[in-house]
Amino acid sequence: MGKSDLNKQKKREALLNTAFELFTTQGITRTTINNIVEAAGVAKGTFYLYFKDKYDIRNKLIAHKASRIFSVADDALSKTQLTELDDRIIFLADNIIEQFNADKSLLGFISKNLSWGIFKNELISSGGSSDVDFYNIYTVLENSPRSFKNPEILLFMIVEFVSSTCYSSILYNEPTDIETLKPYIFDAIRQIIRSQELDPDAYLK
Amino acid sequence: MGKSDLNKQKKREALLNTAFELFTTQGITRTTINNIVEAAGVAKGTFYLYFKDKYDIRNKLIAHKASRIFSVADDALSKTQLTELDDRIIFLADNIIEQFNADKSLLGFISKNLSWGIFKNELISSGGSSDVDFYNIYTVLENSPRSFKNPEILLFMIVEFVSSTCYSSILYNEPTDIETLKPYIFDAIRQIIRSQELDPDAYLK
Amino acid sequence: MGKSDLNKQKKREALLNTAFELFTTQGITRTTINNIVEAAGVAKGTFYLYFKDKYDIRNKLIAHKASRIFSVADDALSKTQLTELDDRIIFLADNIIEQFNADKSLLGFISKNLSWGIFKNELISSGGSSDVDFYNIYTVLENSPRSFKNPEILLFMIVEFVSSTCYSSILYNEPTDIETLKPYIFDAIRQIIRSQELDPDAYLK
Amino acid sequence: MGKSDLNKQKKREALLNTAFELFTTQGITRTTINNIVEAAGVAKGTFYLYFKDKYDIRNKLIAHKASRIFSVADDALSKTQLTELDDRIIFLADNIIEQFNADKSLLGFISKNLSWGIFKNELISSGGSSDVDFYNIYTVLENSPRSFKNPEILLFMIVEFVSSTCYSSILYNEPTDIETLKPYIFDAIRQIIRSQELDPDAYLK
DNA sequence: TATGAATGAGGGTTCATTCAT
DNA sequence: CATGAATGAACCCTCATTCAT
Repeated sequence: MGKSDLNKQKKREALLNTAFELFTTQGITRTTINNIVEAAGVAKGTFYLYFKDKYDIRNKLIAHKASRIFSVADDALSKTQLTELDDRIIFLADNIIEQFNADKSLLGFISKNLSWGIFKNELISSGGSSDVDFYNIYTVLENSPRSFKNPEILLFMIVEFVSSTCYSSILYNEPTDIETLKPYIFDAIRQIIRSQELDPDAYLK
Repeated sequence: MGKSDLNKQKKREALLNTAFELFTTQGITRTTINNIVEAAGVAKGTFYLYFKDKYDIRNKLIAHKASRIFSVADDALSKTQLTELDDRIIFLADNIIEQFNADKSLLGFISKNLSWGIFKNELISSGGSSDVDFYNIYTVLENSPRSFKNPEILLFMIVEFVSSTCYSSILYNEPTDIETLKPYIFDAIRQIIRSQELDPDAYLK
Repeated sequence: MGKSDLNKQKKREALLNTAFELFTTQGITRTTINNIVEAAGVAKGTFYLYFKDKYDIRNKLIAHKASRIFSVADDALSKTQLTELDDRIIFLADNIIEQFNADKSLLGFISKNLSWGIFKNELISSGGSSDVDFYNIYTVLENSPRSFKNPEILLFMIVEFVSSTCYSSILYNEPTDIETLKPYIFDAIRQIIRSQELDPDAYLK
Repeated sequence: MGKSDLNKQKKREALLNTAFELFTTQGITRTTINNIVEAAGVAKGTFYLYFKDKYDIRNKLIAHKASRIFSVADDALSKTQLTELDDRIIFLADNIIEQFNADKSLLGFISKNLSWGIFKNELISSGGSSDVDFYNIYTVLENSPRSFKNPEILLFMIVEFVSSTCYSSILYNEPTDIETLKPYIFDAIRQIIRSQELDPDAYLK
């Protein structure tokens, strides 16, 4: 990679970082391209060399940040000895919740954008991408000795359940703080998994 | 109520109706106050006699529309003979899902705004309001012979779970259409309720 | 007309006058809306209350100014005793040339825009307009006792001939100054008319 | 000519050809230098090695294209046996009209720019230029046995007359299509020539 | 000679808000 | 109460031009 290419990459990253900083602190609507380029220390026109508009940079940020979160959680999981499916999924949920708890602005940003659409898109387009493999997480379910009615729907429900409940709790302490809420969430996850299992008693055997 | 008061009310309602129509069809950001007053047939200045700005009218609409949805569901429930808690909650969920399914733009509008925050706000401020009593729904849980660790958290989790899963399914058919998804959702709800029950076998007795 | 309407008309006219002034001195491309509103002493937004964009105001100006020129020439003609067709047409041409000569910026502005398209448009749309009646000029030919192969084509050729030759002469003195050129132009007009006459000797009878 | 010179010439020509293509299809204002260099396959900076700006390349194109048109017409004339002045001029006019008719975008481009100014400029600067000799056409008049009041003015009037009438007809079919208009134009030319002749009956002798 | 990333002034346009009527 | 003409700050985006490589 030439010196010029390196410089380009640096500019692009400066814009991404600055935009993220502003999006999370001011909100997307209130952040203007002017704000971004000013804070990033580049000229206005430079922004348009790298991104089509504000929504282009937003989408790229969401995908990038969401990727990282799953990647971090997945890496942590691989360092454990957990084998039970319930335990593995709850470990992931807990890790992700903790990441969000540690960086609330990140939660506010990707929060309700972390929908099944992006999830699926990433699963599909993650082919040779350097970004994370959501696929790993998906395979957690597929490779389990236990079998489920519909693994995709199960995963979908868990993701939606966790993200929507922790959003309210972490950001607004509603209906209670996240530490208090966690056991309820984890219990519920175990029950949701059980509700979808073809042989509900399999795990007892 | 005098003739002038009636006229005032009519103007206010024209603005609310028009704003809702435009918000759901064009999106909030793309709807301008100009659009609203033009379609409502009132002068620009008049808008500011009734609302502070675009977000004021939006908030009032969300609360109003969300109220109606719960109210409709609650009314329908009271016409049934259902006594079991599970059945009553699932009846409500089903009714609300169907309302959203029948009016997708409504779902897009209040969508992820139908959070615990608004829920609580309404519970608190519903004092003398002509708008619905979320409280009725809350009491469904309180008055059940079965007892739960924390009824508020239980209700919270169910609301979040239902609203986030049906959003993706109804609007984007992801991960599947709502008819297919429903049984999974309802099963999961039953398990979530069970997970929170103090005496898990109570319902077997 | 109310006081407010009068004020509106004044603003509109201020914009038209200022735009014309700038278009003729700086050229249309180099004139910005900023320039116009600044010089007119109104806010930028006000421009958009009256005109769609720069080209809207330009078109309105061209039609307006072209109308006036024909109107002035026509009025002058009606005050003469000229009866011969050749004489009447040449009187009009001379009058118009003199108007352009007296206001060269006007010539530069409508110059090559004064095409048959606008001519026809005005003929068609001049119904109840307060703007001039190009129709009068057209009827000069129609009502003449002499008859022509195709009066519209004849008029078209004369208009194009006069406007294109006097443009170069008045603005650039090419190939010579307008006073020197005029007799050539008028001779040529007489011959063009004659070339289109069905009975070329009619005027001798 | 060295290899590098050849390469230079190729770049220059690529820019000219691409610019012409874009000017005629998109219009001059809507064509950006970016568009030109991109389509020409050269770097942005390279443009400025050969041309001052967009208007520099436009002027060079107009002169070049106008030259070619006269050159083509002149070549065709030299292959005829026509001796009469009227016939020779009308042959040229017809040939030029047909070239424009065959390539309407070319007409739109040089259209009303094909004025006496460029004509004269070319006459003057055609010294050592590889571009055509307008002078040949000019000498058509000079060398005729018939004599005219002012040959330059005569030629000027014919050029302006033909170019302005055929512009409207070819591009907009106004006031009629070019085939219908032609006889009128040619008749008029003959009369214009006659109007400028010192001994109007010379051609009868 | 050739490149193309970077620039940033300046373009057109929108729209929430005000206030004299 | 109601109006709607006027405002002007702020927006997004373009693009001719430069200059280090």
